[in-house]
Amino acid sequence: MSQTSDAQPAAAVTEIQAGAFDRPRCRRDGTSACEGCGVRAFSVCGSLATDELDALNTMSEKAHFAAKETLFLQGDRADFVFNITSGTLRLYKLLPDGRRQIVGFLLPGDFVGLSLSERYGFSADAIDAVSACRFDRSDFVAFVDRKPHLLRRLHEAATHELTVAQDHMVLLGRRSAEEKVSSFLLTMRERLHRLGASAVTIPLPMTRQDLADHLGLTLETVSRIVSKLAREKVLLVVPDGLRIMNPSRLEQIGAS
Amino acid sequence: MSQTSDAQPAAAVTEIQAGAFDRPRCRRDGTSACEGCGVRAFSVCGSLATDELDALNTMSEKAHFAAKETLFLQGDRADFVFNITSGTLRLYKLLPDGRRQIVGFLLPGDFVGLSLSERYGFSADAIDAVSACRFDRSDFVAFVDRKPHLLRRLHEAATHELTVAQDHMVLLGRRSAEEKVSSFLLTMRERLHRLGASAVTIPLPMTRQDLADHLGLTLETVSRIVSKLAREKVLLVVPDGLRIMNPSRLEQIGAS
DNA sequence: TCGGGGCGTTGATGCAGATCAAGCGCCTTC
DNA sequence: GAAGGCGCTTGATCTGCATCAACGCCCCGA
Repeated sequence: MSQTSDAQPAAAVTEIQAGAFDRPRCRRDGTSACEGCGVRAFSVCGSLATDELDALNTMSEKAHFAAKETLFLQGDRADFVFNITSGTLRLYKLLPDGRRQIVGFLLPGDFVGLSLSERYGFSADAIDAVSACRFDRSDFVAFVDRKPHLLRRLHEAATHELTVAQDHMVLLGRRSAEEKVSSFLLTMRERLHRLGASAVTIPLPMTRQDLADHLGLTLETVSRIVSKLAREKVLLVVPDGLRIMNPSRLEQIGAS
Repeated sequence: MSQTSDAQPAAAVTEIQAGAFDRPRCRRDGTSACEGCGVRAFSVCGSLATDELDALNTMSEKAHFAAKETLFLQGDRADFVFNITSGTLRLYKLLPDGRRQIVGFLLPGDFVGLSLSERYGFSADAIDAVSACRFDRSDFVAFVDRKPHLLRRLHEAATHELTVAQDHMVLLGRRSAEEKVSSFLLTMRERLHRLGASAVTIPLPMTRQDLADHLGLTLETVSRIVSKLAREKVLLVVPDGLRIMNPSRLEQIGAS
């Protein structure tokens, strides 16, 4: 690999590709229906019939958020559930004194509001420009209550999130700084891979501070670890991301 | 409070009390049905009709585990789901080198196996003597698939667990040792309170090492923090537990 | 009755990562 | 094109918690 090709910016995971289930829609109230984008992204919807997907499509609208825009704050009334179609979200909790823990980053295809509950349990910001398929929560809940197989999928998604959360507890409670960073990059690679992205270069639209607040570190420590791994030729720092140069070494450090 | 009364041992949360839904049962195959103990404990079952509870009762058997006995290991085939009726469980994950993260302690009323998936995502040991209501997982899944409102309850339980897990991430990632211990004790108090226990004295059947592996600390640090809080008259160390002497101070330290 | 192991506490010391601080490159704005 | 802000890196120093070590208590089994 030449230096020039190595240094090209990380390709963002821009958008869920249009899929077979997409169907343009017109709605009587004049708002633009989501045109299937969100429902297509909906990993949760695999088992739905076409007419059910249509119903979901008609229920939803496309919503856009600029970088750094806040979608909602912890404790807000949960008026909407979202399905991300492009961009990256950070979900976080704050302590009274301002310390922040980012409980997760959301990528296209991810669902926000799995709990279906009255209030959001965390805050959410757009990191870069974000598009999402937005549903009115009470409509969505009513729909889910009529479709047990969709509920079953949501339940699977929720328990998957729980497993991810427990894995992150291991990382936060029992791993060194170098292991945290390596393990995080491997996790991101895996997620991007599932989204069909190349997964050699990891786009990182979030700041070092965001990474630190996700991994239970400081931004300086994250920066130092990344520099160290770059010095050891495990990573290459490229604009807006990191290229994994020595995957097996990274797996050795970050193995779970 | 006199020293003698302060020093009495922490009362364990021994068992879920018999409730209105309990119904003795006989089963054709001769095994002893769970007699409602688990189903009564089942916070998840609030919306079930009596005949549905009866069906659950008949599906279940009572299981007992001695202190330190392992119920299952991470990755085992998930043959059973459990509902704890007495005792305390630790759920944990191990890193290849033996480091351990306890992802949660389970008390009476708690459910193990919410994910309904093929394999357990963590290991589980009895800390003290544990009784549980045990269901064959595939029977249970089949039952749930016929009862959407039970599935809805399981989903709510799962998303509640997810919220708890996210709160624990904040603790692990962003809180000091003293805050971790204080916050943990307040959480336990709250859980015990919901179980109807006194919640002034927190029974702690788990070891300092268990606490450390839950809080991302070492056993020495846990011990030192407890000693410090006892020295400051915030806590009183009693056999098998801790008595909260100065709740407001504890809340001040451990507030979320 | 003694010995040993599990559990807890406490002290001495070490170190990973936090904190404090400076400087660089790249925007944006005026 | 100067100024300022933001993100990032790197160096110097500090510190909270880990590590290493010793010991006491209790229980249990020989």
